[in-house]
Amino acid sequence: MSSSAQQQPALARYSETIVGAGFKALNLPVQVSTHVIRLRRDAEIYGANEPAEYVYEVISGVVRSYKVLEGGQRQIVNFYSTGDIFGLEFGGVYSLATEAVEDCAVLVVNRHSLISAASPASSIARQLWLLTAVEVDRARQHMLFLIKTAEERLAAFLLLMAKSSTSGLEVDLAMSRQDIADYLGLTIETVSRTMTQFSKRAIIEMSTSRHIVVRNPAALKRLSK
Amino acid sequence: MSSSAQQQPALARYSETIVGAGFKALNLPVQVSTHVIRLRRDAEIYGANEPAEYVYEVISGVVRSYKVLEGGQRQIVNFYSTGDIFGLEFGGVYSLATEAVEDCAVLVVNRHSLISAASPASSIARQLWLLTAVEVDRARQHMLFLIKTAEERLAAFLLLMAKSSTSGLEVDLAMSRQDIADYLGLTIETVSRTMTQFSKRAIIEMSTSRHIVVRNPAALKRLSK
DNA sequence: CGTGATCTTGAGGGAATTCAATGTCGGTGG
DNA sequence: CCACCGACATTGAATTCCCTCAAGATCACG
Repeated sequence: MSSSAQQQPALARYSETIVGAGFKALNLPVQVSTHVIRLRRDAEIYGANEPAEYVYEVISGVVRSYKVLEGGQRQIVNFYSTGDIFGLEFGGVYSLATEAVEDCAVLVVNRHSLISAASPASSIARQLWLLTAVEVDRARQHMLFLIKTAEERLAAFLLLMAKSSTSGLEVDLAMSRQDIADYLGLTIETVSRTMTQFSKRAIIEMSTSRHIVVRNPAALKRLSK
Repeated sequence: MSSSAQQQPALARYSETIVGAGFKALNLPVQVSTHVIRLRRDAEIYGANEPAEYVYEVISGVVRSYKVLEGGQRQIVNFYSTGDIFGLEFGGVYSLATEAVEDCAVLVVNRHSLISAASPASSIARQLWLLTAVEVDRARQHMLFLIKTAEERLAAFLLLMAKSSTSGLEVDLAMSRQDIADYLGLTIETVSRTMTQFSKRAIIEMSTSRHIVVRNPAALKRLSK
């Protein structure tokens, strides 16, 4: 895996403006209505195939988007955290379902008024395009995860989590082992075993199953390839 | 695998206008310069990290986009065939390399002039967004491939090929076993074995390794889940 | 017809899954 | 307060699936 850790090529430079900065960077005109909602853990934000009326930004907490396959298997497509925008659909329908991984606050933006605001000389059209381009990047990144071994996937995942955490090498996982398994395309047992492995090899430290300190980031990086 | 075969939700409806119809549907203004080039099998169209000067449309033949991972492993991200547009980058740099799978003709469109033409009330901005949204769809579809068993991946792949073939159930694979393996995240041996399996079970018929007739599409569909 | 590239087939081994049991944590009620 | 319960996580053993390594077979082309 080239993996999330080192390469975020082309796009990264361009996406700073809005990704992470959220909708603020867009300087939305006043006619675009927004409001904030609060969600409890596991609350559904929208279901797959529902009409896509809104676009969202995570204010606090973590959100997961996923797809349920025939056979009931759940594939988590993305975790979104503070500053991430999700639910932007080109077509009028959400292609994935989303839920709160933990208690969340999200900013809700009316999709229609957002798109309307995009028509004139504003840079909004370009930003809508950018947001979708970011999703392509994420999806391709994720794709590369899935052709790796369990160890490599976990290592890359932990680095990803560590990177987006404020405290560098200390990570509080918002998601359960099952969530991680469904994101990485593994079973919960394999995730657990591999975490234990990392711990035994002193690559990470787990005070609780959700609280991880990365002790040897270099080793993680090596393993993530 | 839910797979490419049955679900192409939201987007499909909206994308008819341009996807498959190619750039014609865009009614490009005259200042957008285009020309056609011909490529031999395995010829490079552009490399990863090169400046993205052009956007392309497949006129005839099949093109592959791919990424080479550390360790030399090649992951094919997409196969593009007639009518498909590829190489549209939001940032100024190609994130993937592309090559001709077989002899090809491709339409070359200047990216800069295309984007310039997108500014006014034209629908081009929207179309650029759409094209990127289509890539998201493809990437997510592909992602779902990769969490499946070898048999499921192959079945889904063959259905995908059959769908885009003119003659319904008769497929002439443009790509080698190695290409298929690199697309599906399998080894060439596993691809070969699984194809032989399908053949022995009378699900497909192989007169040559590249020419496949789907004898039992229902079985393929069942296996692809 | 020979040569290299592509594809197929086989045997063995390794990695992840499945099935099953045990362990841990947080909360709730006695 | 602590005993119990359910959700979540870990561990173990057996099995399955795919990969690796190796050898043939087939095809395309000079």
